[in-house]
This record gives sequence, structure tokens and C-alpha cells, in this order.
Amino acid sequence: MDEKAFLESYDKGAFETPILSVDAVLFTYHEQSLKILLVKRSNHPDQWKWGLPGGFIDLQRDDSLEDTVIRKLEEKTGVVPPYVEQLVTIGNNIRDKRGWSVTVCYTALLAFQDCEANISSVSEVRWIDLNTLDTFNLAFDHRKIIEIGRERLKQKALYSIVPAYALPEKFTLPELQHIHEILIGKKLQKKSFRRRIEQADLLAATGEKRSEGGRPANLYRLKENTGRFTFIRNLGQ
Amino acid sequence: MDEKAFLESYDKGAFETPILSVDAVLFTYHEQSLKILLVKRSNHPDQWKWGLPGGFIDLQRDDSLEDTVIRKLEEKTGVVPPYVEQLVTIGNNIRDKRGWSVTVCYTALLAFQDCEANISSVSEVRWIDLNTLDTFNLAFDHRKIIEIGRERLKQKALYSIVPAYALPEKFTLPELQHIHEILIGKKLQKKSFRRRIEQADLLAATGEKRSEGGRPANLYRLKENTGRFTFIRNLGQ
DNA sequence: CTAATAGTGTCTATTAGACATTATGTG
DNA sequence: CACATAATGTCTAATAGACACTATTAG
Repeated sequence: MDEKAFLESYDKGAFETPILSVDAVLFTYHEQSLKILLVKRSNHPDQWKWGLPGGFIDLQRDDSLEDTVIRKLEEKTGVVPPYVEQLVTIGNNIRDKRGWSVTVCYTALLAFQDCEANISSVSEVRWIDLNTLDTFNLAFDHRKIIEIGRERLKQKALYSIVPAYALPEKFTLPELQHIHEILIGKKLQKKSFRRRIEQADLLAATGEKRSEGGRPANLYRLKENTGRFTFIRNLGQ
Repeated sequence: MDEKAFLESYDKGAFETPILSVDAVLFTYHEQSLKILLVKRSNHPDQWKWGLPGGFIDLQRDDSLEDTVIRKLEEKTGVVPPYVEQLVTIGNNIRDKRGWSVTVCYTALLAFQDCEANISSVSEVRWIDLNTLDTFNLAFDHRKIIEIGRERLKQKALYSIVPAYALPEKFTLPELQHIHEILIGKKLQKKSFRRRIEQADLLAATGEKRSEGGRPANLYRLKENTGRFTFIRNLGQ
């Protein structure tokens, strides 16, 4: 049989295959703390529990897994997050009561302000402070996935300024340092933090300032490709 | 409807879902160069092309994705590699002629000697020198996946000694440095390379030596958890 | 002025790079 | 012994840590 005949006779339904979904851990920074987006599940299984935004691939509409995760996040937030990265894929026969199940998980970052209106209008979609996550009943293995996402973002904070994508377009260095400190779990040296960012030329000053009760801080914007830059030495260790 | 009724009536076949497979980029080091394991495909699509070892999840036998990848690698090599790590998941509607397809990819490392007998007895499974990979006609997007795996292993070489898992149980520091040099693509300072390994206490001397025409080199063995250790500063940059 | 926060100067500590030197095996 | 490769000593360079100091706003 040649390939053409093979493809014509191929029946995708003939083999038993796991349930396959795509989920995202969407982080933001607001009021001095890290938050993630959770959705109250309206369907079985784990109905009424909180879970990660995500769902099934739409074979007609999605050309790739990235299309799926972006479509799902846009459905919940109204916008496309500026940073999306694949996190991990978890697949086993115990995570979902329906049977063998695989989830391709992404981390994403978004400024709180960029979707504030959309989120607050819908009761089943909420930003949850990571400090209060213990009190929530989470669906499936989503608590574990959130933990993996947080650990990944912590690593990024050590050798990049990727966490800046959780801030609005214009932000101050004290803000950026603070989100890094939350992720890393310890105070950082202001001088060290700034020195490496300046030397790597990752930010552009907007010329504007913002006042918080003391000397006003300069506002910066990310330069192109900042998300791909990595320092060769970690901070805070 | 309660969850029990939902689960009883749930029909996994009711939704169209992508083809889902698991693949591995298995690296080794032999005769001064990096090699990966490739398998000649005996079935459509891309019949007779070389591809990564892998295949479908067996819902009855495999409890998790890791079970699948280990089962597939053991089928081809006769052994379970000492290092297996998830690499990336690629899913889109163009990579496989059969339609929407997702592959969960792993990198793995194995000593050449640990499966020499098994491999050489089977003509459709071969170690391919990465320098000669250009001359092979590879199935699907496997060339791209190999490139991602190699890039990941290069990064590991910069801040860990994970590449040591591609060497036999007992190995010399010049050997280990050389595999790092191949991965990173440049010569490293012997002193720098050794200093950090010694300070992190990652290796145990066996007390044995191996001669290569000059002063014999000490043989070492990996200590526990060496695969998880990361230096806070990269080498070779 | 004071309080508060932003931002800089500068010294020290750590660790990688460079490269010379010494060590230990073989024939 | 000469040769080859392994292993170490030591100085320099780069960069993070510590922390004091200066700057700029509000009131």
C-alpha cells in the first residue's frame, strides 16, 4: 500500500486515545502581590471547583497548540497576553475521573489593568492572590500545575526580567524589583538589580515619572526581545 | 445530573481529538562525538524515513507519559536511560499528513556501552552522529525536535553536568569536559570546568585511573542528585 | 525644614578566564 | 630519558553583594 492509499484508509477513531486539553497559568501583579486567573468550572467533572483557564483543541479553528491557549485566554480576559510560554505537559490515568488524560500547560503573563474591565464583569473568572490559594478547592491537579508554573517564573526572575510582562506597558524599577522579590522569596540588592538591567540595555526610559510619596520613579518600557534575554549569572543566591 | 451520572454517560469518542504520540531524543557520546538514536520507520506515513523513537500511549499498560517514553526507549535499547526529561510538546495540523497531531517530546541520555549489543543487532535502530544528520531524510518535524533537544542540552552544559549521563558509569574529567565542549561549541578552560565541579562536590572518585597515552586520568562516578544540581553562573560565555 | 522613596558610588567577595607550571603515566 | 596528557597554581577580569550616600518629590 502506498502512502496515499494509507492516508485515505486511515481511521483516527480506531485507536483509543487520551483526553487532551490545553491549560494556562496566567500570572499578573496587582496591589503588591502575585495573582493568577482561575475559572469556576460550570461542568463536570469537578463542577463548581476553581480551575485553570483552558479547554479542548478546536480542530477546525486552531492551527496549533499556541492558537488554542491564546484563544482560551482571550475568551476569558478579552486580550492576548504579551508573554506566553509552554510550561509542561502532564499525562496520566489518575488526574481526570474520565480516564487517561493529558494537559499541555502554558504560563502566561498579563498586566492587571489590561483586562480589569473584562474580568470584573464576570463572576466565574477571578484573579486569585497566590497567598490565598490554600483556601480554594482546585480542580484536577491544577494546584500542582500552578506550583510548577510559579517555580518556573521564579527561575526566570533569577536570570531574566520576564516578570516585567506581568506589569503594565509603563512601569518603574521599584515595581519590577518587587515582583522579582516576591517570586524569589527574598529581598534583592537594589544596586545589583539595576546594574545588570542597565548594562544589558533591556529597558527604554519613557521620560515620565510616577510619584509614590517620595522621590518619583522613572517609568520604563520593555525594549524588543527582552523576553528572550538571559543573564549568565543568577541573582539572589 | 450529578458527577457519577455524568461519568457513566461520558463518551470519549464523541469529540474529535488530535493524534497523540510520545517521542524521545536520546543522546549519547561515543568516539568523540554526540549521537542520537534514530529508528527507520516501517509504517506509513513517512515510511522508510528515519525518525525519533516513540509511539502511541498504551492506555492499558502505561500509567503516565513517562511510562510511555520509558517503555518505548526500553523497546529500542534494552535498557532504561538514567536521565529522562520532558523537552517540549508540539501540536499543529501540518506536522502529520494524517491531520492534527500532538507529540510530547522528551530528551534522554544514555551511555553508548550500555546498549551497544542491543543496537548493533537491529538494522532499523541506529546511533546517528549529529554531524552527519544533514544527510538523513527525517520523518515529520523530527529534525526540528532534535534541534530543540540539542539546544536544551547545550543550555544544561552551561550550568550543570547533566551531560555526564551520556557517559558510562565511570568516566574521566577530560571526557566530561569534551562532551560539554561539543555541546557548547567552543573550548572550555580546564581549570574553570574542574573548579566548579569540585566545589559543588558532584563527583566521587573511584580511585581508578585510565590511560590515554599520557598521564592517566582519574575515574569518577556521579553522586546522587547530580542531575538536579545547577550552578548559579554559566560557563563559556 | 522633614519624611519618604528613588537612584548612585564604591568597596568587597565570589567565581570564571587565561595561562604557566607541575605531575604521572608510556615507550 | 622524551612525550603526551592530566592536574594544579595563580593572577586578572567580570559581576554580584553590602551599604553608605545623594537626589527629588510632597507636605
